[in-house]
Formats: sequence, structure tokens, C-alpha cells
Amino acid sequence: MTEQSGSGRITANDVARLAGVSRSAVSRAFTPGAYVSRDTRAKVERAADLLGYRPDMLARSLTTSRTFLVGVITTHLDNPFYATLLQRLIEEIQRAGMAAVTFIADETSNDERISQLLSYRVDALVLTNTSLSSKMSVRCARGDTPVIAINRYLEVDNIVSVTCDNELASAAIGKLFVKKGRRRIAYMAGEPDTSSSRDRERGFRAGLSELGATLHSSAVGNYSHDGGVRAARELLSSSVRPDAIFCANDLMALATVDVARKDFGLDVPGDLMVAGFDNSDAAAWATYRLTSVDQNIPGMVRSAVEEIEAAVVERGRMRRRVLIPPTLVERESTGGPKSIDEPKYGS
Amino acid sequence: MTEQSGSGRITANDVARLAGVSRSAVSRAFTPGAYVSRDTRAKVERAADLLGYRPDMLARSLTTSRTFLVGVITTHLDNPFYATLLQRLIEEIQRAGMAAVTFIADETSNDERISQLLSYRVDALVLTNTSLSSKMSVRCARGDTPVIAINRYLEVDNIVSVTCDNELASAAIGKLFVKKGRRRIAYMAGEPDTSSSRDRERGFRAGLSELGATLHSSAVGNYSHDGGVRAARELLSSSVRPDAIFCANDLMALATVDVARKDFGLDVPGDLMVAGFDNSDAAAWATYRLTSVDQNIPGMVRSAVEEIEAAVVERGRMRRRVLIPPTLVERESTGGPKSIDEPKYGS
DNA sequence: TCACTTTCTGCACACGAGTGCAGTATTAGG
DNA sequence: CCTAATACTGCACTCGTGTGCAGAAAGTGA
Repeated sequence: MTEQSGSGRITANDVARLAGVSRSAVSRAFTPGAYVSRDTRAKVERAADLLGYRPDMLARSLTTSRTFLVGVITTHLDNPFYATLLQRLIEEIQRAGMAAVTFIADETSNDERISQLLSYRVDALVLTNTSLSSKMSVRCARGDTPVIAINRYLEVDNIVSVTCDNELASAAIGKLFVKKGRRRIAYMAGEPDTSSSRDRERGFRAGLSELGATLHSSAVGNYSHDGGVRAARELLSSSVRPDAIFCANDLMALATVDVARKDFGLDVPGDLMVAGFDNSDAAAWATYRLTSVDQNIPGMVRSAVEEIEAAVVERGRMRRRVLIPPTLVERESTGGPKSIDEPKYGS
Repeated sequence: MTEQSGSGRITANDVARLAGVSRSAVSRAFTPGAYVSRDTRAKVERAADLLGYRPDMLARSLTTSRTFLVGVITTHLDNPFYATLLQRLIEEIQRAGMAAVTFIADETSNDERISQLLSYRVDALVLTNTSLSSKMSVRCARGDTPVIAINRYLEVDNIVSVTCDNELASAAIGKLFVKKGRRRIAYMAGEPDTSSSRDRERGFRAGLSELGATLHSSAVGNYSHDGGVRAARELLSSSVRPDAIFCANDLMALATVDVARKDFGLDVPGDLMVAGFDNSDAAAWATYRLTSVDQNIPGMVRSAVEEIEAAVVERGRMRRRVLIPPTLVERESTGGPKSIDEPKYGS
């Protein structure tokens, strides 16, 4: 019998032997657009799925320099926003016929991770809420590895960054508070050194001042629930308590609602309006009904993967910035949706 | 100048040339336990990090058949439990010096995904809340690819399954309800055809009957928040309303609390006790203070990766089942923790 | 100094596939 | 029936690294 050789692995040679053709023919049968007769292709395909053969990606990548692997570096997934983002990103990557090699960012060992990913010759690198050291940026550029940053804007060459329009959305929330008659308006920041938190604060302030209002107070919640609890207590303990708080993400906003009700006996939105960012699932829960900003994750992810595909084809493209338009979702935590004919922000 | 050749990629040849040694020497310098003199190793290392060289994993894997890649197939990450599980799993994998290639399960295209992963020669395959068709099971066994199933028990040969002791934990909750004086006790199932939901129901019933109680009613919530809302409405609309509900996960339990309060004006735990499963972050939030079962994700993940490492060394090991002991976390949704001297369940 | 061991080094082949090139089978045209 | 074009096919080289083997260098003892 012409069986495969000893080892469990089935190679193109085994298929070739069984099909009675050369190994090149097998290779060509699996390469779209290569010179193979209908006849041989049929023989090869029959033999192949008789043996359960599939070309070895590793070996293939060695000659083609295409691995169909995308390196993804993301943060802790406690925050449901990152979890959903990662999920959609992976789905989009696999839809494009590639596979995602995922690492959780570790602050200290980040460079090591990237270097590791490069040693797998990933076709592209996606950073989610993560920065890139200039050293690694150079390494990526040298190896022609395109880098896409989602949700963080990096001032580095040869890198595409995809973010939602944080300033625009935050301004809309600022204006919403003012229109609803609030005057003691506070901001709860995320991690202070991230572009997202800074942009949201800047936009929020701009929105307020556009309608003649100004920021009453602010605190830092570090994007976490616990941090949000502490920051909310801090803000609400003030002698002149705020009557509206914009939190830089939902996790902190939900914490703020909890604290307002449980610790301070406040009514939301009566005594305190709260708005968040991310439009996470929990924002829609009956207990919270939280007004939030939908960053349009599917849109972000689609852009990111499109950038990857473009970059793989035309190597060495320019740095770019992609801005995804977000959507304001109004719920009861700010007094519910406006009347039906009032226009959305933006245009 | 002895620079690297045209392309951006730096190979062992470039390093060899710069260090003035043979390419084999470079290879050995990067292979722990190989025959190299202190002197050559030093020269190679110096040259290597001058050029920023790192062995190409693809080429290396081609000869060693070790890729240090672990294939991970997981479900949608809307459920925070899976998100945390995935995060910890990836972290543990990277701590072990490997990298995770992650796919989101797609029901229909699952076999295709696994086949794709096998074509990357992953060292092992981890399935999270996913089944394995018998066809793929055979393929994995043939290629000597160890398969580890987390949180689902599969009746297939050559596969290790790691789950928490669902029956034990669920029984504990059943007994807790009875001890707290409840008699109209209901169960909310997850996805009916999963081993986890079935095991939890079986354990729960066993716990009840152990103390002479019996199940009052049940409904199916499919492990989702929306499903939980529907199931809770169904259970609570009954003419004889339950006074305690055990939900097969936290997402449904939180939904149940929301529905009980908002739609039925019930007090939790006064009118209705609720318990969940997973001990997700939200369970600890002030609004819910939900009693839940901690599955010990770090423990599960550690076992899983240990199994991988063991399986990579001694190929072709037996099917095994690993049972992780869970912890009951009592909070206000069942009336708060017991008095201090009462023993935990188990032993 | 010689024989022998020990410690390394480099050659050459292997891993599994893609692919340019030259050669062969097939067909068309005359 | 002959020639030339066409459609394939297979050889052999390549990708970047690991590794057995044989030979060189260095050390050891007599």
C-alpha cells in the first residue's frame, strides 16, 4: 500500500505518491492560479482529502513570507469593552482568512512580546490600548511589519491608528448636561496618561464652554470599577456636590450610580445625572439605564483589518489616522431620550 | 561592510558573518544545552543583539516540530466569565513561554478552524466551552496534538477535560436555600445541551433532596442576560411564585435580580433569594451583592497549562479528567454570610 | 614527542512546501 | 506526416534553522 511514512504527519509527498503525480503538482493544486490540469487537480484533491492532507502553513510561510498570522496585544479583559473589542477583532481577522496570535500586555515585558511575535513573522501587529516603544517601532518598520493601534493614538511613524472620535462624543455629552439644566458638572478621568482619557476630557470641556458652562470638579478613576467607586465618593463628598458626572468609561459610571444610590441616597437622574463611555451591555440593564457613547466597535475593527489587508499588499505605506464616528445613546440616567424631532449631535 | 543581505530580515547567516563563525555555531548558541564554547557563544550573542537577531520560529519549528503555539478556541466574550477565563489562559500560556492562537467558535465552521490550527502545527489545542467533532478528534490524535477542554466534559478519547466541580457547588447552593428556610425553589438553566448546565442542575437537585426539599419550578435562560430576563419573568409570573432561584450563571442571576425588583417590586433577598455561578466582578457590586460560586479560574487555567506541558513531553498520554474545587461566596442576595463558626460545604 | 581523549567546529542534509526553468505530451495548422 | 505552439509536468533550488557526523584543535599523560 502507498501509505504515508512512519510519522503521523501527512505531507505533500504522501499525497503525491497516492495520486501518482509529482510533489510539485500537489503544491500547485493548492496554490490558486497555478498551472495544473483539471485532471491532476482532481486526482490530487481526491488523494488529499482521503488522507486528510492540508499544506503545512509553517513550511509554506517560509518561502512565501506570508504567515496569515496577525499579532494582537491587548490589555486585561476585566473591562467588558476590551473583551468585546478583542472578540470582534479576532472574528474579523478570522473572517479575513487569518489567525490571531494574542498576548495580554504586561507593561514590563511588552517589548519581549512584540519581539516574540515578530519571530513568528506575523503579517501585521495590532495594539489595543497599548503603546509601542520606539525601539520596537524600528524593528517593525525594518521587518516591514505594519502596525495598527486601536483606541490609542501613537505619535510614531509607520503606524495606523484607529480611534473613535473621542472629542466629538465627549463634547456632545457636555452639551447634553447643560441643555438638561445642570450646572455643577464633573468629569471622572480614566488612566491619566492615555490619549483616550485626555481627548475625552478636552472634548467634554469644549462642549461645556461652547454653551457657556465650565467644569465644576474632577477626579481620577483609572477606568476601573473600584477606582470609580473611590472617585465617586470623592466627588460626591464635596461640600458643593456635583449634579452631573461624565465618566470616561462605563465601568466607572456604573460604579458612580451604585455609590450615588447606596452611599449617598441620591436619585439618578433626579439628584445626579451620570453618563459613561463604551455603551457596554450592562449600561442597558434595567437597574442602570445608563446614557453612554457607542464607539462602534464593529466599525473600528473593520477599519483595522482593512488597513492590515491593504498594508500587506502595498508594503511600506504612510502613517494614517482613522477616526470612527461614535453614537450617543441616551437613557434614563440623564433623563431619557430627547423628544423625537431633536437632532443628534454631529451632522 | 559585512551587513545583512538586501531584505529587512536578519538571518543566522548575517550573525555568523558578523561574528566570524559558522552558521551552525549561531544555531547552537541559541539552543540551550548545545555544544558551544563560552567564547563563541559570547561572540555570537554580541553580534546577535547588535543586529537585533532572533531565530525565526517558523524555520525552527520546521525541524523541531515544536512551535510553542497553543491553539485556543473560545466562545463569545460577552459573558465576562469567558473573558476572564481567556485572559488568564493566555497569560498562563505566555508565562510558559508559548503563544496563543485564538479563534472565536463559530458553531458551523468549527472543524475548519481546528483544521486551520493544526496546519500551524500548534503544540496543543485548548477548547473553552466548545465541543469537538469526532472527525477532528481523530485528526488531533493522529497528529499527536493534545487536546484540553476547559469547562466542558467531552466523552472522547485522548482528551483532558478540566472543569470545576459543578455538582458539588450546586448542591451547596441547594442546601443553602433550604437552610435559609426557602421551600419554593427554582432553577434557571443555561444552554440545555451543555454538560455544565446539566451537571449544575443535577447537583442542585441532589442538594435539595439531601435536605428533604424538591425543585419547585425551572426555566431556561441560555446563559445570557436577555435569556435570563425572559426566564425570570416566566418563573416570577407563576401563580405560586418561587422564593429562591439558582441561576446557572451570574449573567442570568443579575438579570433575575433586576426583573424581580423592577418588574415585580420584590425585595432581594426578603421576597426572593438569588444565587448565581461564576463570581463575576459585577456580582460584588453594591447594587447586587450576589451570592455566587467562584470556579477558581486561576486553578483551572494552571491545570490546563500543566497538562499541555506534560503532554508535550510525554506524547500520547491517557484521557484524564481534572476537577477543580470551587468556592461558595455568600453575599446579601441570599441573606449574607452565615455566622462565623458554621462550616463551608465540602470538607 | 607521541598517542589518546576531550572539546569544539563546520559541512551537509533535513524539515515541508513554493516556483523558475527546461523538457515532454498534446494539439493545431499546414 | 511534419512543425510549431500550447499546456502541463517534474527537477532542482530556495526559504531559515536544527543536528548527526567527521574532522580539527586543544589538552593530558607517559
